[in-house]
Amino acid sequence: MNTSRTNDSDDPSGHGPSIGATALWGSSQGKRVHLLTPEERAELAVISSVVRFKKGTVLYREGDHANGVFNIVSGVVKSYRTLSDGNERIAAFLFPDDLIGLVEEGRYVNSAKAVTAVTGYKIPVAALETRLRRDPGLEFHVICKLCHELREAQRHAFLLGTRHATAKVAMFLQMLDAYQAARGDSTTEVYLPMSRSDIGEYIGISLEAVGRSLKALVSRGVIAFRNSRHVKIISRSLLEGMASEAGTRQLRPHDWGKD
Amino acid sequence: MNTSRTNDSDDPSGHGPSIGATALWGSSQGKRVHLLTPEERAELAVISSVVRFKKGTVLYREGDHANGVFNIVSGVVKSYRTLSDGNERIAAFLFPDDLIGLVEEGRYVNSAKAVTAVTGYKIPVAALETRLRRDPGLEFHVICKLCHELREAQRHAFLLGTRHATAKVAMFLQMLDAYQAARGDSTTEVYLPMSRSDIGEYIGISLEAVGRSLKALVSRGVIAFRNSRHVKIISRSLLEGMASEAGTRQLRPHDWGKD
DNA sequence: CGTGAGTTTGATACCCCTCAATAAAGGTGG
DNA sequence: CCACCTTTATTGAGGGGTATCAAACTCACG
Repeated sequence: MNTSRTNDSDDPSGHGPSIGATALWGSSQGKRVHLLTPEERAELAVISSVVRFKKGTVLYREGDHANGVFNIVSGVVKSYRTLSDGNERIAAFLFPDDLIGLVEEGRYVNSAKAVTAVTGYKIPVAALETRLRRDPGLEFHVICKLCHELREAQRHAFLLGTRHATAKVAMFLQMLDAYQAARGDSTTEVYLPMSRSDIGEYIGISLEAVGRSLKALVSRGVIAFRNSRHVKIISRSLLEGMASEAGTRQLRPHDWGKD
Repeated sequence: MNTSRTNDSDDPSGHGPSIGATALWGSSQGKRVHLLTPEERAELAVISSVVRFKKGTVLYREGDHANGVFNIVSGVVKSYRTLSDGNERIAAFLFPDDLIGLVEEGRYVNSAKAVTAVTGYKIPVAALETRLRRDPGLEFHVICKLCHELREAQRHAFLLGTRHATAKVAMFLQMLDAYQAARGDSTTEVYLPMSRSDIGEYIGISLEAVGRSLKALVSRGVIAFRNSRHVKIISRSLLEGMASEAGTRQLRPHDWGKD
């Protein structure tokens, strides 16, 4: 693991850890808000190390002794659990300004792997706890972030409860689209950093079903692919319709236009 | 809504709000720990009201202006969202020592309804926030609780990712069993406070499939019913096997014993 | 004893998983 | 830059599990 202390010199990757979330009590119009003040970021930078991971690297495994929480600066991480039969189930995709490293009784609850190349901060738990107990403002910001993660986990569960593959895929695209919009990214195209297999393991269907559902969305004119990882949403209202279970029933062959 | 201020007189329902969770960094051997000190409970009692709800009462609806967080003292609450087609999807069952009332931009994310008769505390958000910012210890305890809820939401998502109805039901029973054990309740029998329909909406299958799966577990000698809401787990290892997807494949008719 | 909600049981259609093979994309080294 | 290999994605056929619809049944409660 390639690490270096952040306080050694000027740090090219930013000015310390950064976390974002939609507002708790105020209104942020769906946008993400940067929770940490410059002072808090600097304070955390002192106790953190910068870390880099190549695509495919495991950050930690479920059950490992938890010695740190990670803050993602760039790249995508998946949090997952491995089943007895070797299959994986993905609990969450983590993006920049996210916190990762959920702990229970001193051990990581999930495993984590870099989906793309990743840079971030590793914050030691011991130092973090003392820092938290000393700074109620920082603590409150962490509470906001945890509420955000809880809402996302519930949204994920909501998605998984859907019974139709196409509706699941549509909701997944909506989530990525909303995430990119909340960050202020370009809204012309959705980027899929993860494989079909990852998507399937996240939304609870086989990777083949992911492909078929995407194809179904294409043939209905809801989306269009530039390549396998770049989708354009042609109609957000149509996508919304596909996501809401009702209009989900696959068209019977005779109902299709040509093709 | 039948409410009364807790500081009017001696309060029969307890000594103020109480929240519980499995330990974050220490070890609690799977048991739930009471997070709040007597002082913190007393402090919160001052700003809270005692509330009671009859079975079936709606505590709040998704999108409502959020004016308070609830702490359950007795009974069971379900947190759910209603779909456009009228169906419900349950995000969580909440039990005593739980916190409920997740907020986003000032509005409740889910609806909440009493599954049984419920008593609890209602804590106004404004007073709570000022209290939190003043008391780092209390804030830290809330962080522990939120981590607990996050883990539970992830467990729920994990359950929902399972493709076999019987495995889902087995996992659900394990969760209820583990919950009762973590509270120190009797471990001889699992009580199901919610309807088959509620279970189905929580684990993502139809209510008929819930019944059929339970029946399958009975016919395999994994569980036994005293009545429709009271189950005895005959073999926890068998139940574990059913929950882990592999041994989930339904027995073919000719494989069955008589019946 | 009647009523209604909750639960069980049954039959059928259909969506998705599984297995298998092909095709495309990405990466590496010559 | 192309050949080669590995990974990822697409496409196809078949069987199985669950949703759905419908009806009988149980139980709590008035």
